Amino acid sequence: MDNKKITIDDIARDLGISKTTVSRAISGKGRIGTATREKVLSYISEKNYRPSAIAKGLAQSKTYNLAFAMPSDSKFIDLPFFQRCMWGICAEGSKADYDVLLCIVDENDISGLKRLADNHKVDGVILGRTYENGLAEKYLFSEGIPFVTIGTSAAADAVQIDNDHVEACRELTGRLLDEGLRRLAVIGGRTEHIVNKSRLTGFTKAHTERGLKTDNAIMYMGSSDKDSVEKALAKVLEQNVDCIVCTDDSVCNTVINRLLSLKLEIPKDMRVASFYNSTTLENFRPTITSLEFDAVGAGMLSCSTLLNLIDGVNVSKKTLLGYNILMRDSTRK
Amino acid sequence: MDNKKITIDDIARDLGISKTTVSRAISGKGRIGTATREKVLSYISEKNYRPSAIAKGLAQSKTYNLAFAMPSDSKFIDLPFFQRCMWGICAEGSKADYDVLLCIVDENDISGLKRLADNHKVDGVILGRTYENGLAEKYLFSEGIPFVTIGTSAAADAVQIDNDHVEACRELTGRLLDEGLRRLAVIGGRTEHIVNKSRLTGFTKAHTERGLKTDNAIMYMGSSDKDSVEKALAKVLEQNVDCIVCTDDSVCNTVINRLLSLKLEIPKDMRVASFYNSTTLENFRPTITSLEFDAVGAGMLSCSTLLNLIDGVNVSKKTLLGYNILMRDSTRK
DNA sequence: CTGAAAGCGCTTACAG
DNA sequence: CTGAAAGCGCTTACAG
Repeated sequence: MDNKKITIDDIARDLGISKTTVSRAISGKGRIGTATREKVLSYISEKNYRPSAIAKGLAQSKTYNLAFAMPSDSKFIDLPFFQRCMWGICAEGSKADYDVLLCIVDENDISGLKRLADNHKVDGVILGRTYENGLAEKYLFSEGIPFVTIGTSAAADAVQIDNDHVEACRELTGRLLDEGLRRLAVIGGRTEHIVNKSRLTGFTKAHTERGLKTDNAIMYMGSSDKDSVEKALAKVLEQNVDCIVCTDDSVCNTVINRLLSLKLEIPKDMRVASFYNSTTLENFRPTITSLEFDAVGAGMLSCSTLLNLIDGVNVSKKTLLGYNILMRDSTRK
Repeated sequence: MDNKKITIDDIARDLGISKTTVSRAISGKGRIGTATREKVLSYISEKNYRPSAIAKGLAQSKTYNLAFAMPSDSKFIDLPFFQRCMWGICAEGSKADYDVLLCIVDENDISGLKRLADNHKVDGVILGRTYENGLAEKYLFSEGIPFVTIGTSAAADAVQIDNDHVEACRELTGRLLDEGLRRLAVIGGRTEHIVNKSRLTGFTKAHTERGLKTDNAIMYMGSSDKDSVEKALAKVLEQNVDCIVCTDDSVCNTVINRLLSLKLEIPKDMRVASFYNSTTLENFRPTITSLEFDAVGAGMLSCSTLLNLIDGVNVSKKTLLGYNILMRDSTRK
């Protein structure tokens, strides 16, 4: 339609008032006559005028942008968790007229995040995953850029939103033990990912509380890809094991399919549980015992927290989110 | 470290030159003495100065931002395809110093996209999925905003990047038919998603070419959720069918698990193929016959194409990308 | 209640 | 090769 972008100057001229007044009518800040405001408002809605967020930002030294840092392995692995977080962040951010800029980060490579931050393109950052080495956190602190982590951070003073993985894993493991499953194997991802460390902590805790010991011979962390998971599974199957606990749905998926191809029936021949749910597991028969978290909610909360942080509102350093335990057929004794 | 953000003015003052000169040293545009340039460059690298992309953008009437519109069902369903596209877009965009802003869109709700565009926050848009009604395309055309679609668009004059779904599905279906599988059922998603329409077209084409007829009694499109897929499957199983073709991995996943829980073996009792691959299907045993596309590549190409479009470079209206056919155990006769 | 003016941090003709 | 000045499209003290 109208190709020319109309500016605040055009409006001021057309209406015979100053752009100060136009600005006030739009922002609602400062005193302004009702009649004048109405006039401006009806004019802009008629002309379909929308102020430039960029210009507004420059004038206010803000960007109205957030960065969401996604782990780079989303290139290869399906990680619906982060997609859902993103969803929550976008939804929550847009309420405050904030938009979200994407970047890909890695345990050892935060160049994507740096670009965004160094170019002054964001007011704050949400870290989608936390690592043992806390590279991103160090950088953001040194630059004085507000940020929130989804997941427990290695940087103690970082503002963190986390699903309570320790508690959740402790409780699920406890339930399995209490149902009489004694020899629990665990196959899981790299403990450089803090979330995996927490899961392991919960797993161990449940044993300790019951005066039981975990057995390192049936615990295989650091299995990030399919091959290493299958190798770990082979080792596990050589031993006396009641149930295999997988730290996430991806590992669990590999384990299940491998068991099936070995003609092992679940739960008759082997029991399986997962510390993270997914639609894939959800479709599976028998149904898989697992933990359920609210990724969208975590995204929303991380966003609203970050916005508070940016605005200088006081926020709590660490918030733990709830979980559901889904006891299902795959762990039936 | 240094909390105060340093600006081009500070540099000019410190170095006793004009900011015009500083700007030229940084951008590389315009004539400038080697000595002067060196002086500026070494100063900014020492002080770790990075110009504000926002201010630069305002001055040039550009944003150096792209929008990537993701389908809203990513809230519920795992859609690794879009995550991978995103990956490609980010990687490609950053080469040209472009960043990507996210928005969630729907078949009937493009308000998220509108916010971004109306606020003048992006130079162009990449549409992650195309719909029959072409709502987003109409809006973008009317606003004169450059855009590229991933997937065939209902708007004929839109610039489109697509995996060649018609050809891919035609070829895979043909192979199944040529191997002697005659009664092919199809269970698939809503044809309001153009990609599903294309898949169906390829499926039908393969039959026609061989003088065969498809049978509507074993074709169930419009099965978007698990329930409807399972219902469709029940109907299919009542009939004489050699193989079930699923339009995507999510449908296929549901079908497989349902078959297993009915104690039907693949491929002995029923054969299965999928028109879209995924890591979930990849893990499955028996291995699943399917199509394989390069989502990261599609993302990269859509981005470079959009950047050309923005720069006024000539681009081809429609680009079709290749595919791989993975003939595997799940369709063995 | 309203406006003139300076400013946000850059770029870019234009002139020298 | 270099600089003064205007401009990108807004906001915000300050004054009236």
